Amino acid sequence: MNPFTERVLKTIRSIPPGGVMTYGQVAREAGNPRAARQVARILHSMSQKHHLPWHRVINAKGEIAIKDDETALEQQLELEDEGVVVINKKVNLQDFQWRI
DNA sequence: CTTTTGACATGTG
DNA sequence: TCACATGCCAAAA
Repeated sequence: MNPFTERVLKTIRSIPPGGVMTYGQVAREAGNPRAARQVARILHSMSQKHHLPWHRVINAKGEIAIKDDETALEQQLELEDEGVVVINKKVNLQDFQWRI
């Protein structure tokens, strides 16, 4: 597994319950500011295995960026379970974005 | 080989 | 707020 992916996973695992990070933010922390898309791809393929809190990663607008409705709903429920308020698939980043 | 397609971001108008 | 352009890069077609 390449070092960038390692850092992405490590960064996501550092997000506490009740907090969220954006794809771009994760990419920056992992050392490649322009790799937001790769972060998304990594989650799509590896979320199952690495007991990863993938549901705490959303897009820059604070929205759940998933196409598949079932998975999107699952993410919303997980977030609400942790106390994150989700309205119409959107989260208020001012309140819930996690800052390193 | 090239083109298309994303669980995206950011700047501009 | 929305639309559009551009950057990025891997996987699929």
